[in-house]
Order: sequence, then structure tokens, then C-alpha cells
Amino acid sequence: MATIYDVAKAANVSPKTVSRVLNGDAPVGDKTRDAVNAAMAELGYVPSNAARMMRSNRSGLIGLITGAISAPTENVQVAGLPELMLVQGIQQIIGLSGKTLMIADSGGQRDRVPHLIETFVRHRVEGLIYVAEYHQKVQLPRLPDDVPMVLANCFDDAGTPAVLPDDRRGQHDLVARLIAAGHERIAYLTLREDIVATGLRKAGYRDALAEAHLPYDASLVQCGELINPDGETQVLWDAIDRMLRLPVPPTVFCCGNDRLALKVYGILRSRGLLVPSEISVAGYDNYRVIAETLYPPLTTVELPYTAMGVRAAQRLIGLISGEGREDLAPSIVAGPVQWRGSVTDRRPNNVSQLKIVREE
Amino acid sequence: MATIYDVAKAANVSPKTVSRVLNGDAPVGDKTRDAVNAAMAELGYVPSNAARMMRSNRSGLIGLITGAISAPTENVQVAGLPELMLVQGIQQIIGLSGKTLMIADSGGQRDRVPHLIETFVRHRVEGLIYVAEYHQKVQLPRLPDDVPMVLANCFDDAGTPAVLPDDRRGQHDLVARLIAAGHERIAYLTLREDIVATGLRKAGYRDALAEAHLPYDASLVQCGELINPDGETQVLWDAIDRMLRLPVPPTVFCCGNDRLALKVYGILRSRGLLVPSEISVAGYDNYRVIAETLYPPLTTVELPYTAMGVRAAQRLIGLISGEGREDLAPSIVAGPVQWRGSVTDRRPNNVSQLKIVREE
DNA sequence: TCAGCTTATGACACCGATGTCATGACACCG
DNA sequence: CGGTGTCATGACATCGGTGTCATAAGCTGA
Repeated sequence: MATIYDVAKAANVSPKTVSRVLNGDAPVGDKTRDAVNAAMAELGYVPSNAARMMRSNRSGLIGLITGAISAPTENVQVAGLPELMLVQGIQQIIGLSGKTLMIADSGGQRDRVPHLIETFVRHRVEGLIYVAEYHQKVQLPRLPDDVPMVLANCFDDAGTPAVLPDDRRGQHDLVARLIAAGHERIAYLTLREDIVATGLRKAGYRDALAEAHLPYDASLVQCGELINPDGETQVLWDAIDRMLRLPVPPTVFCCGNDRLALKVYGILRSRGLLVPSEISVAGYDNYRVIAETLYPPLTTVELPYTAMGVRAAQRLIGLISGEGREDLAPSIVAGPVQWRGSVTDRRPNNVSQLKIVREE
Repeated sequence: MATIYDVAKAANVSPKTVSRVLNGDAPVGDKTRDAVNAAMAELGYVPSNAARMMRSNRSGLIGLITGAISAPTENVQVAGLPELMLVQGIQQIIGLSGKTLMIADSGGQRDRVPHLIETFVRHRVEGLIYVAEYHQKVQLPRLPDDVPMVLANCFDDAGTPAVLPDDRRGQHDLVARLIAAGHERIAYLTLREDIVATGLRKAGYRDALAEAHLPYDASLVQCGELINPDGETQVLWDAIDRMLRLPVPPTVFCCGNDRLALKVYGILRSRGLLVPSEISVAGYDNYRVIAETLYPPLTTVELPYTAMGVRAAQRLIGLISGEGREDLAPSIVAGPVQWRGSVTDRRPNNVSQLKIVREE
């Protein structure tokens, strides 16, 4: 591969002059510049980042570690999409800043992370982003002091800057919207108890009930997901069955995520109940492959992955340029409710009174 | 950040000796080695890849460009997962080879690809993989001659080595399996005509019919997808309606992909038809979020993305080590049929006669 | 006309590793 | 005892750019 010396020789100038043409950091005569450009094109010259970096000590690289690190029993294929969207948001911002994103995939093995970090440090990345596939707590090895890091969709005990989804507010907004639509008996089929989001969303659910002075009924809140997915459909069926037999049964099922809602559709229909005319269903995630494809389309809450990626990248860029190292509070990003045909609107006029604005 | 000179000074040896400890390429005295290791740990020394690369001229980097380059009207969120699985397969092999994967995301803008390639060449990647989100034809800018490239899930006119899914065989295997299960009137709701896979899969569908000496009936093959997704549900409804009113209606609907099958579930059920007892449904992709979550779970064909990624990476490694540059034929990778509860098995004893083995 | 300035260019050292070659200290062997 | 080989180590050049400083040419103004 051609070097700056080859170009200099071909253009009959010194290497330094070629460097000046490349970087435009000092005046160069028009004829000289043309000769250099011609020589570069002729030789197919592309400058070496490694050499440039040695001198300047600035790599222009940002490292990104994407987890796919899941609980051992979890289905690998279910995950992944959130991370992809986070990565796209991150890429947008990093690309704009002129830096290059290096992505490493741990392939689900948590113990590979230290090795990936080591590789990044060898490349002298200017900062690191760690992305988790779902809202969780993580523990990462310590980094050299001069490499800033941001956590996306996860947090740790060490106070590393983090960007998280606003699960509490998202669930609150959805339930508030359901109440405005005339629903008062709102069932909630939650995700597993050990998931961070479950606790937050339950709190949001109660917030909305309390705000509307509706009673909280524990028999309307049940877990619909198992760690071992084998018997899951049965558990879900039983939970739904119990709730439908209550003296005052629910008029809507909120589901822990859109995948759960998809299962609930199947179960309700096999019981002969029509969605939404006889029973309403809502999800969480705005997993569009499901939410928009279901018939009828699913009301859900958007998990603002792309926006979170954007925010995480912005925070990292800020840290790299040295500002605001003292601001350690996590950034919380909320997503809007996506209202679709799976929920009946019993009092449409109420809705106009409700103001929910969530846009990034 | 500490350099090899700092370590040398701290350990009272020459930089070259430190280098020898790092690389183990020449004998070093035990006491010296211990002193050097202690100094490295003390200083938190991590070698600089840039400097190493300058001498050796081998970067140890592989570039990966992931498309998310979709037709303008296509839903961005629907895509992505296939690429992620391809990337995981690629990562497995690249990681084993001791090289580092650099991933760049074009974020859906085709015109950014040349820039990404330029960036990779600046980093002196030893090879490039280009990943597309669905089986398609692409056209990429020319690379420097000494950078080998492999296309994954796509192909071009220039004869660049490619790895592709075996759509024809996949659809054939599924239909053959349906026939073995006693189905003779097999409807096929295809994807858009302009997609490469559609033509191949239709051919596979006809192959299987011909093999079983069943007649091909054009009224059983209809397109179920539109370029503009707005009226799609209506088109699908009409297509299904027409087929169900045929003198001899189909007993099973094959769908172009699992997402389409999800829609078909909704439509069939809203017509009061029970799946699978009254009508069977099959998909394509083995998009597990859908296929395993649907009720009943969906029979489908696996698109072997991970295996394709593995194959692509292996081919690239081969090219880099200089072997087999003459082998230009695309690698075709087939995936197995996933038989689940959405199709009735009318003649279970037949199935044992059918031998379909597809595993990677 | 010449000091003083700007413009255009080159010589040289340097960034942090590693390859090449040289050197000194031993051990072994005839 | 001296020649030869192995081991352990260091001096120095080198990879491909860029920062620093020097230099030569051209222009201005008193």
C-alpha cells in the first residue's frame, strides 16, 4: 500500500507538503496541491490511521460493547433488536462527531468482556459505551482512569454515568390513558419479578390508579412469565382464567411486553373472546414487528431505544471533551404511548383532556 | 498512558526486553521477566496497537459493514435481527482467529458506504464483510486490490465471493413435508415479487409439487405483501377470501415469512376458522419471537443466519491467508424445517419415510 | 534599496512498538 | 586452554505520518 513518501516522490515534493495537502493546516501553492492530489489518486493512496495516531495520540475511536449477555435460560433470539436500535442511535451521534465506532459483541459470554475492554484499550479508544439488552444492573471491570464510559440500558453500583428507560412513567402514562378511555378494572400481567423494569412499571401502574382515585386490587396483578419458558403458556392461561372469573372481571389486560401480549391474543381468542370489542389488550415495548402486525394492532408504550442511544453517545462525547464529569445522575428517557386498535375507547371525549407529551 | 519505555525504566531493562516479555519470542531470564511483569502491572501498561501495527504492517482488524440498507418504504424496525445473527456467527469465527472485528453501521444510507470503506482502509483492515438484511443484489464501490471481501446475504455482478441462503431448497423441503403430512391443496401467500427470495421459493414450491406429481394451480399462489404497507391487510384479506371460496379450497396456507403468518392468524381467526384444526398455517424465517410465541406455535423454515455468518467469516479468513482465490461460486446454506403445532399431520406414518436432514 | 513581513516548502526529530545485529557471560567439548 | 555455541540483553534503525524549526522567495513600505 502506498505511503506518503511514495506520493511525495511521485509529486516531486517533500512528505511534509503532502501532509499539508491532506490536512489543509498550512497554505500550499495551487500547482503543488494539484500535483499532490494527482499523485494520490494515481497511487490510490489512503493515509494510515495507525501512523497518524502515533503522533497525535488521538485515535478517533469509540468502543461499544454490546451485551447479548442474557440470563442463562433466556432465549437468545428474542433479544438483540433493542441493542441494534440503541446502536443506531449511538452511531448517529458518533458519526456526526467525526469519530469512528468500534463495536464488539460479547456473544453472550460475560467473561469475554474484560478481554474486549483490553482490546479496546490497546486501540486507545477515547471512550466506551456498554449496552445491555434489557434494563438491568451490571458489574464491569475497572477501566484505566483516562477512558470515560457510559452505560446504556443498564447501571452499576460504582456510579458510572448511565442512560435508562423511564419504565415507571411509561407504565403510568399507559394506565392513565386507559383510565381516561373509561377502563377501571385494569389487569396487569407482569414480567418476571427479578427484572428491574417489573418493579418500576408496577409502581407506575399504582401511581396512575392513585392519581385517578381508583382502588388497587392485588388480584388483578399477576406474573405472566416464567424463568423456564416451558410451562409459560399454562401459567399465563391460568392467570387469565382466574382474573376473568373474578366477581368484577377486568376490561383490559396490560401485558409486561408485546411478546406476552401476542400470547394473550391467542389465549383470549381460543376462549372465544373478541379483541377489542369484548376485551382490550395493551403491551409494552412498541416492538413493531408484533405491535403493528397483530390484528388488531396493539396499543403499547414505546421503549425509546434510539433516543437512549443518542443520549448515551452525547453524554460520552461530553465526557471526552472534559465537561461535566461531576454530573453522575442517570439520564432517564421516556417514550410515548402508542394508541392502536386493541383497546376500546369508551369515553373518547375524556381523552382530549389528558395531556401526555413525550417526544425526543 | 504508560509506554514500553516507562516500563523499561521502571524495571531497569531495555525496551526491547520488555517487548520480548510481551511477545515471548525470545528467551528472558526469570528474574528479569518478573521485574518487567511487576512494572507493567504497577503502571497499568497496555501496549499500543497502532505502534505495533506500524512495524508489523498487520492490523489484525476485520471490517464489517452492516446494511440496514432497505428499500425506502420499508419499515426500519422490522429489519435488523437477521443482521445481528449474521454478525454473531461472524464474530464467533473472527474471535477464534484472534482478529478483531470492527463493525460499521451505514444507518440505512447507501451513500455512506464508500465513506465507511475508506475509514476501514485507513485502519488497514485485512478483509471486509458486507452484510445485507435480506437476500438481495448489491453494487459496491471497488476496493483496493489487496483487501479481500465477502458478501453475506447478498451478491453482486462482479463475482465477489458471497454466502447466500438456499431459499429454493428451504421452500421445497417445507412443501415436501406438508405433502407428506397429507396436504394436497397448498396455498402460497408470497412476499413481494421484486424480492430475490420470492422467485427462488416459488421455484422450490413447484419443485416439491412436481416431485409428488401434484398439479400446480396458479390460483393458489398469490402475493400477500405490498410495497406500500398501508392497504396490506386488505389485500391479504382478499387473497385469502378468494382462495377459501375456490371449489376445492386449500388445507394449508404457506406464508412468505413469519410476520405474514402472524397476520394470517389474525385474519383466519376473525373469520372464525381455528388453527390448526380447520386450517393450517406455515411461515418462513423461523423468526422465533413470532414463531414460538404464536398460539399455536408456527411451523416454518429456518433461515440459517448464524451459519451463514460462520461460513462468510471462514471464507474471508481463507482469502486472507491467500488460499483458494479462484473459487468464486457463492456458498449456499440451507436451514431445516421447524415443525410445530400450526399444521395438522394427517398421515403421521408418512413422515417417517421422508428424510430431511439439514443441520450445520 | 533594504529591513520586515508573509507565503511556500523542506529537513529533521518524534510517536511506540519491533526486527536486526552486536555484545558479554557462560557452558561445553576436544 | 581456546574455539564454538547458547543464552540474555541492549543499541539502533525502522514503520508512516505530523510538529517544530529553518529557509528561500516574493511583496510591502519608508
